[in-house]
Amino acid sequence: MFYAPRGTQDILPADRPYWRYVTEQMHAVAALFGLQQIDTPIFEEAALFVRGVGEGTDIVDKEMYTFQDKGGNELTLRPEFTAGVMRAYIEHGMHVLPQPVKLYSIGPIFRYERPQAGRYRQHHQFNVEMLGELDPAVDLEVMSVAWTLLTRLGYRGLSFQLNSTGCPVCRPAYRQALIEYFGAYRNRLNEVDLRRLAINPLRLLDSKEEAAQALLDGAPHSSDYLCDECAAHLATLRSYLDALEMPHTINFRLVRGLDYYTKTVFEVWAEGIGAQAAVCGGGRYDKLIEMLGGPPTPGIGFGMGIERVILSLKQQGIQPPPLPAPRVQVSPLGEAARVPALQLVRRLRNAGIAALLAFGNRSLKAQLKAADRAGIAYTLILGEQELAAGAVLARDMVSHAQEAVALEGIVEWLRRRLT
RNA sequence: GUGGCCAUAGCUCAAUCGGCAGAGCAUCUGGUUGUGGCCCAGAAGGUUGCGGGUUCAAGCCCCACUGGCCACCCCA
Repeated sequence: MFYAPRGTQDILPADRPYWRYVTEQMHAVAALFGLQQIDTPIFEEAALFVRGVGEGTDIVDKEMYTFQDKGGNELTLRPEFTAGVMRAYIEHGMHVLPQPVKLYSIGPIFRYERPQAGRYRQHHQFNVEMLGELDPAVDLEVMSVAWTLLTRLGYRGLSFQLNSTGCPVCRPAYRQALIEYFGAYRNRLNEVDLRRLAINPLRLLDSKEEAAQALLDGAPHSSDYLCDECAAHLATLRSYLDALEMPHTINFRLVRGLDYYTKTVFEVWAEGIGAQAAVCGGGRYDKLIEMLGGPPTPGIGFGMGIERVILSLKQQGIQPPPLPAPRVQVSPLGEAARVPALQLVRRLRNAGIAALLAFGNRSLKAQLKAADRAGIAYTLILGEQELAAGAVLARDMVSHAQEAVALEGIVEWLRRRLT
């Protein structure tokens, strides 16, 4: 026996209505905002992610699927979308396009992590990026994409977690303040948190360790250390969110695991899907394109986990519309009817009517039973009598009414009834 | 990477003290000529996750592995 690799899953036909529903809404909402679709490769040079996401982050240090191809190139299955999209922006000179460049992608993401509810080694994201504009209204637009999408999918009571991580001007001071604050309680922190303190003190804000939790209430707030520009940016964004009645909570503990964020960071949490509740997360990254060798270009974006969205839709009892299925079945009786039946289904399909063919030399009883289970509306029975008369016996599976219909008129007959 | 719980038919689950591996659902067939859903009958479906060990005897006890769920970590 072979099994799907750990942390991966098959998306079976039974789950497809959810996927179709969710991804169709993603394309539709993207269109409402003037986002254009971009698809970048599933693997990139490993160095792109190391530079982009940042050394010292968990994603780069522990979670990347990196391999060497036959040409000796170090490649990595993408652990996130942004770095690849930035690479494409630079490579194709998109800075000469009208700014901001507004892009979205849908596709798989790979991270080597321990699987858990809502966490997989291969998962799918809806990713949005707006590049080349510093206006806080762009932050609002990006958040509005997530807001509009989740609302259309049926979410109620949505709220953003919002924070500002500052910029290269003001972050060092905040970082220093955290080091001083937590440094004073060094003896109360455990090994994990002490390491955080040394490497990336901002991560302490996200700590679940009991001792650190107890200290968090008194910890300095990033909002007190923002430079004028960052503070104004956050204040303006908040005023826009208020004006549009998009609830948000300032969460000064919200820090994100990717190093490239500046200023705005945000998440949306869903209830009832376990500890991995962030259904959407993103933020601004005004230095990233420069870091990757492009012209200085601000940007902001988010990723939304499709599996988690579907998980929470199910948890909320939101049903996707059913997928369309054929409503006509052709049931030949006996060998003589076989070829005419093959010809008939082809005619129906050529006319745009989805139709199933009953296989095998099954009894009519078995064929009707199969039609019933497939949700067929009309079964076209083709037996000796019908062949002789140049007709089919059209059976309405709901009313049980049957009618002999001339073969040449069957397409029109069905069209009138199938709406 | 760490910890807890778990693994029996396609699915959901039984199996007494360690003593012949079962049910429901689903699938297929039949209930007399070419008519479905309900009902009835039958069939098929298992190396009890994999590999060892203990025992006269292991689904059950022990060890290791793999995988799943949940939590940590981290994130979508």
